[in-house]
Amino acid sequence: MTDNKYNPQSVEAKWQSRWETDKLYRSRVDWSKPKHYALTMLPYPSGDLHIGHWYAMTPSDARARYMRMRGYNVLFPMGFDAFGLPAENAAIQRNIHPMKWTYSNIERMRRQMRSMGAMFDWEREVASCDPDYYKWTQWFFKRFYEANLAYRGEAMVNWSPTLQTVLANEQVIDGKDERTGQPVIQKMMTQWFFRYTRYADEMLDFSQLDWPEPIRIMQTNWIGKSEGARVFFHTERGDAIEVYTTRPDTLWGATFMVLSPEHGLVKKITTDAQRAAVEAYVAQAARFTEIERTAEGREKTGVFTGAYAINPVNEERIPIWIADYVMINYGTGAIMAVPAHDERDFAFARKFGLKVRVVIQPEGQSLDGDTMPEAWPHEGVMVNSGPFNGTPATREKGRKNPAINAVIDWLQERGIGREAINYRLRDWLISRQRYWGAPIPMIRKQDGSYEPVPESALPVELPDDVEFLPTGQSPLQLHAGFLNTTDSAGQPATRETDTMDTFMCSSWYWFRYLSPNYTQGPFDPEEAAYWLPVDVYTGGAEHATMHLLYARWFTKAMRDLGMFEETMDIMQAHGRDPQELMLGEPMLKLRNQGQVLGEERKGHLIVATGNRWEGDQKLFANRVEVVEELPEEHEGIAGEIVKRTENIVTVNIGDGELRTVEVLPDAEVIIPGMEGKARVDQLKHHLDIQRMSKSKGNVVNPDDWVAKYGADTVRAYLMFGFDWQKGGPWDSKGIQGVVRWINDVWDMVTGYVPPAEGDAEAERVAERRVHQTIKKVTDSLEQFSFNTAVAALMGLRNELKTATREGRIGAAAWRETVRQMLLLMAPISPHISEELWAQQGHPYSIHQQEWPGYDAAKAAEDTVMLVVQINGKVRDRIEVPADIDEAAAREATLASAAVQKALNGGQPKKLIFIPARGGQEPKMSVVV
RNA sequence: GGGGAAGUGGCGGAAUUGGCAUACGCGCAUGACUUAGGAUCAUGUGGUUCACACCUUGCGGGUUCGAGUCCCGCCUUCCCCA
Repeated sequence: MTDNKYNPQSVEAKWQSRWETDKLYRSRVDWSKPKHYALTMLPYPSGDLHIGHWYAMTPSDARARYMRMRGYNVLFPMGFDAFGLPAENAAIQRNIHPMKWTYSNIERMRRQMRSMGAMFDWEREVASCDPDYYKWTQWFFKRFYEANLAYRGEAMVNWSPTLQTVLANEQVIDGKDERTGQPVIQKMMTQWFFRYTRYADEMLDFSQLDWPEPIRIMQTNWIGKSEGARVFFHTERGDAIEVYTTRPDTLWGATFMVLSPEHGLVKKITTDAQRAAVEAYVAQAARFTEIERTAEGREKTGVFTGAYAINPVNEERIPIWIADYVMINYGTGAIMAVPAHDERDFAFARKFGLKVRVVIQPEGQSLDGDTMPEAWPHEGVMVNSGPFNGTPATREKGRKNPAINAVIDWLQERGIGREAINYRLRDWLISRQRYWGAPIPMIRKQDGSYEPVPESALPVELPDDVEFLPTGQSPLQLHAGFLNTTDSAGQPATRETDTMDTFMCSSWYWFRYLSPNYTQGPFDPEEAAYWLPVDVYTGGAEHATMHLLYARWFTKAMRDLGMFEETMDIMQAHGRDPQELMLGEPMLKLRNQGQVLGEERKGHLIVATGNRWEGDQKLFANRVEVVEELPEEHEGIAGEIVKRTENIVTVNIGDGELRTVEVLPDAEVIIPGMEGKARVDQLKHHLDIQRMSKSKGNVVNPDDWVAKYGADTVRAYLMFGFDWQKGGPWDSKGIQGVVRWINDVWDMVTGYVPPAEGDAEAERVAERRVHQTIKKVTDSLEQFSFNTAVAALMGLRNELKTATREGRIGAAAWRETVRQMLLLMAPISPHISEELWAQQGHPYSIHQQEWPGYDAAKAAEDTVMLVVQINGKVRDRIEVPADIDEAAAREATLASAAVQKALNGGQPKKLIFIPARGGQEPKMSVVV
């Protein structure tokens, strides 16, 4: 046995290379088999694969492998979402071209990914920064532009006046550029948009999707559909101001109006007397981000414009203010303020002493606008509302509310307003003032109008010879060769220098996997007809609203532009219903995994001594000793290290009380087990369970663990140690259980010599256990419960280990038992399963075998324990035949001594029989 | 403030439709083998108790023969939105 010890490194290397040579995971269209398109989110090539990638990908791989063994022809591709800011930052900071940086990272990550032993079909790999890829990203843009789904519009951007560049939201922290600390202002700029709201309604329909409920709720909230009315107000001088309101029933309570500081009318209507104040306020508002401006509970600010509007329902003259809590890009950028029935308007009115008029009187209360302490945004009866006095207003929204319903009709009859639906969702701003993205394929003509680059000229390639400025400004704006071109009429023109949002690249990548080298279009309809749509998509829940909504929008737009026509024809020619494609949904089933967090680690316990103190809080130590246990008496400071920065150590001396120790340069540092004098930086501090990050020093490097235990063990541990959908802290000790399991399997299969003839009863027990395991593993993998799948296999191991000790299973039965066990393990730990499969003399490859069939008869127990409950408490267990019927169970129950004792000679009030089902044992509930 | 998810041993976590709570694993304890053990093997391990027995799924109620699971009210944590 010593000459056949489990050596994961050699086993894994051997099979990975064999699989690659044999193209075992090459997936090809085969209409004779059912297809399964399993997709897992593609990574950003940041440089190193981390444990989170393993956590996301290897369980998904296990399930893809399982589906393959179930007889599906499985497509499980991988690629790289390769455009984006980090590459550009690397270029600026370290003077490496983004392309070089990105491709070397991809190279490295691809190599690391191969060590997972996943069934990725690498011949389908895509990288979104490849011109062969972004040619089609640009092609999509062009098609959307031509279909009027792309347009130029105004948007508020984070503008750095010092850098003269636009920043992404995540680059702005506290109103400053997170990299340079320079101030950032809000500014309107003309940008490219997609008509995202076009599909808002359709994207609210999840009826055909198997997606997690929380994701559906988040998307619904994100889209934020509201019903109400648009109402037309006018200034005294006749300028129209349109407002959107969800509460037209409160129109009579509109005692002032508020415009967003960016509203187009502000300049025009402001009176001379107010001009200075208004201009100052507009400038001030630009300094806050939208999130800050709309934060609830924030002190309201605003300025009167000096102008008045006429409320169209009652001809009342009301003042027009500007305030930053009104956003230009929501609704119309102007609101009618109804302070009595809206909290923000109320806070504003009270602050500036504006009139508050109650128009919805709640039942049993008598609100007074002058004295009410807070707004009443709920139901009641309409008052002070002209013809509508007495109309009940409910809590219902839109037309379902009788008050809103009646007012909308009335407004429409009079031409003052009309019913309207509004979405919180804004159109999708895709312009980025960046180099490392797909250039927007548009040409700006001399007259300022735009035309698309002709299809034959795609892709518009990024020039290589660019210089990256420390300002972060896009080098495309300064690159004459890129910039200057001619339009379709041969006139000099300039190129658009904005590139596309990287979400655009990741909104269609699963189509490119179908045929990464196809040149006639983004995807080959022959491939698409077979593989589409994606059957299972796995990835992090952090993409709930952005990526997944973009992906849905994109697919719907593609459908409506006829991009699936040919694909559907081919589907039909093969007798497949194209209905799934007509849905315009990219992924039918979605599952999210959680996140692996850093491991909790105790800090070193130390006793620090020294002569010099600063107060009694801080010690300058000339001796620090790490101890097993804190001594009861000591000089100096003793406790657990919670933090260390250079030579300053923070120590928890108990109950969270902290002391500081400054370790002097020549101090003696003693760490047991370490030869001689240790260094200060070898002292370990306490680590909480938290997200992994380099700065916290709690990053788990999968390569290290693979080197130590092998990929199969790391895969199995990631599946076993967590609730996959939830995630949790890494546990470097917990992996031991998986190490033992894998080793046990190896030793059992390679080392156990069964007798030629076995004992029929023992063999029956093993067979039963195998079939019970088949059921558990199958069900678990179906439901993405990877932890219970591994647990079931460990349970089988326990049973078989006992059996090998007893030596009662014969050679033939043992071989069959092992065969089935290896098949069940194959998706989870593909290498060791393949190796042992080969050692057992079975034909290559285990991954092309059929999944073991579950036989309920073989899994069934002969006898079971009848659980007897008396008044709900378990009081007895009686061994009975597994197929016991109710009458027999009653008889057995009544014969039980425990029941007899409880009955004390009397009769039970009630006997409730719960038959055995789903692996559970039968129960009898006795009510005394 | 609104929405969502979750709270089960020392720890990670199991538990179809309400039906033996704590599967599987870590850790721990005892023993065996060993020059040694951070290897391996065996046994045990929710709590209180000598035991019988009782208690136990964040807290408090309720429905039910029976509640981790359903209902009502709280508390705590995390995530998203504002």
